[in-house]
Amino acid sequence: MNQHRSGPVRSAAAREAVLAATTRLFHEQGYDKLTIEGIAREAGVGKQTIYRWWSSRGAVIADCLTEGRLFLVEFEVPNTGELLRDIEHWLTTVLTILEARNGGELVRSIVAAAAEDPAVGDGLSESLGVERSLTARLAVAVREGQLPADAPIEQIGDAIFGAIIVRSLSRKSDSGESLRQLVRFLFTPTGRQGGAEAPTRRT
Amino acid sequence: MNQHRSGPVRSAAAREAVLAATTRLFHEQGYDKLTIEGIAREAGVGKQTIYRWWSSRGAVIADCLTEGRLFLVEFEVPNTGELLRDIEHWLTTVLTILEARNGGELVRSIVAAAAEDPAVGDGLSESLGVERSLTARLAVAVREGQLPADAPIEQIGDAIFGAIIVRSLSRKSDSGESLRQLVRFLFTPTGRQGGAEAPTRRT
Amino acid sequence: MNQHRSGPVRSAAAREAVLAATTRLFHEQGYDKLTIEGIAREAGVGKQTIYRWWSSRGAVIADCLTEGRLFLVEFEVPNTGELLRDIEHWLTTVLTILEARNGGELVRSIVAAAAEDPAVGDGLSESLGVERSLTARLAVAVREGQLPADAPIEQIGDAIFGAIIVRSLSRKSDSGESLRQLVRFLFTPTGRQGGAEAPTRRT
Amino acid sequence: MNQHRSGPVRSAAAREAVLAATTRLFHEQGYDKLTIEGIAREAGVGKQTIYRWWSSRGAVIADCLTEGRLFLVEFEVPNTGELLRDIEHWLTTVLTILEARNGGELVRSIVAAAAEDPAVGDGLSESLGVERSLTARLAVAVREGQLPADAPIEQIGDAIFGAIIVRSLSRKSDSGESLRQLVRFLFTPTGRQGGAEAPTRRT
DNA sequence: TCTTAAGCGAGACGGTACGTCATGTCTTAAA
DNA sequence: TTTAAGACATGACGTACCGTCTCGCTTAAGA
Repeated sequence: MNQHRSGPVRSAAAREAVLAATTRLFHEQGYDKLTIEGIAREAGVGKQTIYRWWSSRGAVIADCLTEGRLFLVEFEVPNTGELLRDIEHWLTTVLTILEARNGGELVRSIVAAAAEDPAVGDGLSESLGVERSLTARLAVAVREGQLPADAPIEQIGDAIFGAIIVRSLSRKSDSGESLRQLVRFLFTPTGRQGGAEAPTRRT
Repeated sequence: MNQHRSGPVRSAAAREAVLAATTRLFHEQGYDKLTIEGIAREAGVGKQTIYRWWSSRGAVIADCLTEGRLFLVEFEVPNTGELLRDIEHWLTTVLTILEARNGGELVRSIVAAAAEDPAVGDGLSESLGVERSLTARLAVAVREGQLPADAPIEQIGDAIFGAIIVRSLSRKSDSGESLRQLVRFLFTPTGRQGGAEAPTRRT
Repeated sequence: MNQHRSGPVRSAAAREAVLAATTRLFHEQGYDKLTIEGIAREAGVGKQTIYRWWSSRGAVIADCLTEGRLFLVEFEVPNTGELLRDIEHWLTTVLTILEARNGGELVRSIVAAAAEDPAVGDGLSESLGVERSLTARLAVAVREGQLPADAPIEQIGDAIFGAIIVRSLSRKSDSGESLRQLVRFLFTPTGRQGGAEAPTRRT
Repeated sequence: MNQHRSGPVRSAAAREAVLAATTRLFHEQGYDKLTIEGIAREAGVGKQTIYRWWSSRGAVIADCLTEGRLFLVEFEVPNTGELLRDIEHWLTTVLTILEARNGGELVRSIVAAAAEDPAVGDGLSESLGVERSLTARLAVAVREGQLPADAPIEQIGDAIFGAIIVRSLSRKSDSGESLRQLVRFLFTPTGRQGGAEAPTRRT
């Protein structure tokens, strides 16, 4: 039924060595210094073995990404019942991790990889727990009435993630205060529609 | 007293040729295919002339960016008095231009450049008119009471721009409907907090 | 019918396939383009099967050589009783065959193989019929008094063969006239010792 | 009058380093172990510098050959007036040098190079002094009547050289006795046709 | 007006990495 | 147990760019 193929099978050891080496080099040197030859050298693997199984260095990174090798923590959004506080907590954690290196180099590297390779782009937002975790928390908020029923929660997640990226690309470093302002604006019940009448309603 | 210097001064023609060639190649092939040697060849210029005046290919791109060579239109946000409609109009225009090429290649190229080079990152959001134009429109909205006085308009701009980037990196193509949902959420007067009773419940 | 059992049954077929494929590729592409992998592919044989039986590509060629697969004709030297005419006839035949390809490529290929691999060198001169046939003819000449009894016939054979090789390596193409001059010098009864006294002795 | 060409000129140092390294490696390891990368490494030169000026490793060897770097001595044929003795002397010298290494490896290497590359073939026989020196000595012999006026001296030179090659390819090692037999046959005044009585017997 | 030093095009240089190919050893599944 | 198929580490191939460094010219300011 299935097409038969004889011969040796893919070496699990080689695959593991490549992904491990890639992760190591990616963290140490960033995406633009990452080379196929460097990975092969570090992994003790032939170049051809990499080319046999991955189409580009981006594809290798994408595999690392989807296996959770690049971000070693789960960016879980807590659920205390108070949306804004939960999101702010999550934001602080995320920023701490992402900027632990040298000023957001990690974000820029992953963005560069995503810009170059479709496969990386696919696993991008999900890998940060944005989709899996942040969106889930927002869904809860919708269910509990903290957000309107028609709130585009996925797009809101993208917007927050996008703001993090933009901030990182601009090399701003304000300890995340500006991002905190953003989420406060987004999730403060008084909403953003201020103006003349809003303040009165707000008091 | 003054440092003596004889000889010719920087050639305006060479500078123009380099920037023009860079713009051309950037649009034709994208950032990752862009090379110093390619620019020099295309511009009919010596490599050293480029290295004399720019520190990297990123710096050349940054110059193109700040001179408005990469995006040939001004992304002006109209002001009809109705904020949401204006933003949606601007969004449609921006997406039309950015995706005219092959599926957001243009955005990804500029993002890659920004991820690699600080100078590009600096001029990034501004170059798209996000800062100059979108933020200005939001400031007007604040003044006119369509947004609360403490709305972090710059961060909102970044969030929208960031959402565009994230969408582009993920290679989604839904004609911008998801982004339109986002701005509708952000700028609809009814706000996003779920219905009439939610605020009361909070107090 | 023979598909029935395991063991060395297939061996003979594999051996034949390898030698046939090698011969084909050698003639089509020359020695330097000849590869083990290419032979295996062409023969429909595993690489290991080749390595099991032969130590190198030179060894495969050597087998082809000793089995007469590389030169499909026998370079028989005729025996009409007239030595010079016989040799010249043989020479013409040999050159016709050897240069039929593209300007002596065949000779150069076999020489390259011989230079690289001892086994090929061993079978070299013999394979062209130099030893078996030319030397035999010279031996007859010695017996019949057309050559002196102590003529080093094997060395003479080597010299003629060597001259062919040198000519081929130098890429000269004079339709063999220069070689014909050589054999005329070697086998003309008047000998090569010209000068004043020799002709007189000759008359 | 002459076409002007700006820009830097070929580096004599790089050229020298390449040829010196090639000569060294050729003697140490033979032609088949000789690689462009090896030469570049040994010479402390970029690979591209080699490819810029030579079309193949054969071309580099050819340059070494024509500059007399591969054979460090001049194979001068003496002229004592006695042809055979002179040639035998030359032959002894040549064989001593050529087989000093490991059993004719040097000859086989140069032959392999010549078989692969036309340029090497061109400079081949000349480089050994066959053309320049041996042929010159034979020409003298013709003038002095030791050889007939119409003796094809160039072909005789090729034949001797070719016999050396064939001997080397066959890995024979008899201290050159067989070759000495050949030249004795060629240059002994009594000629090679079997004595005084043989012709008569033949008629 | 003449000197002179910088800018310019061109491109050679020592390097690094690319993606491909072949080597010789090894492992697997089928016959 | 041999075979074909082919994965593996190794290493050379020839190409493209990197950033630096001459070249020989053109050119403009200062003497």
